[in-house]
Amino acid sequence: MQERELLKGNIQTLILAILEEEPLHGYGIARAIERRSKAALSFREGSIYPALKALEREGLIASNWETPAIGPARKVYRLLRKGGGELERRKLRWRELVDSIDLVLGGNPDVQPT
Amino acid sequence: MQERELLKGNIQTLILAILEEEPLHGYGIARAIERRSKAALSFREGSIYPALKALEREGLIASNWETPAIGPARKVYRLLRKGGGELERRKLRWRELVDSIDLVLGGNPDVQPT
DNA sequence: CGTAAATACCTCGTATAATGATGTAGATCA
DNA sequence: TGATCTACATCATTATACGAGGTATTTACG
Repeated sequence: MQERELLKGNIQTLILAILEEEPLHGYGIARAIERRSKAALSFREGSIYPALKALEREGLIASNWETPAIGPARKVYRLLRKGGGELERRKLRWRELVDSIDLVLGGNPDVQPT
Repeated sequence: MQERELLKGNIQTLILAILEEEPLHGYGIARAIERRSKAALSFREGSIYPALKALEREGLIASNWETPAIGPARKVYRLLRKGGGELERRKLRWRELVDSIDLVLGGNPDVQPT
């Protein structure tokens, strides 16, 4: 139940990280996240597309339609400079959060409360 | 905005980790998390008390009232055996999630999508 | 040829969970 | 006296991912 809650707040950062590598469309981003995480992470369309819209609204990514000779049309997103900076900040914050949580989970008793 | 979202799903695990050390009351747990995380993490009452109720409902922790000679009454929670096992499982899942996210954030391009 | 599956887009209602606001009350201290 | 800290509690709000539903094209299978 709380399994998926752990991912909250991370999908945008993950998308930015994928787009850092190369421009890609929504469906492809979802596949890329699965592939890179060795299938441990998986986002549905209901999560990916709203997240992409939000990122574009914030000016972190931009998109253009591509109509390949074969296959359906794709909306290809690319990372903007502003998005690159934001990605670095979010990576840093994520790292700090993990460290903080590990401090608590690790458990070192020192001072007494009250 | 998405800052606090990153903590979702973790408060219960953090509480269990605190109680693994020693029985403690809600207010003290909040202080202990702050202290252990070097003030990086901080949960308000509105988060702590509902989380404690949920953990007790699930049979992971138990409580009893203490009325010290000085100061207001406290509801002291202690970790049950079932809670100890659950803590280990959640620590493991957290570790796996962090590793998975790091795989994506780290970024290693190999195969091409589509 | 028909149809299932995969690719590819999109929206909306629902569920979950942390927060902030609000409230009570005793203890301490200036 | 009143501010601050301890200590409990509830509730409406907000944020976010998900599932379900829908459209359309292409490819593969029988």
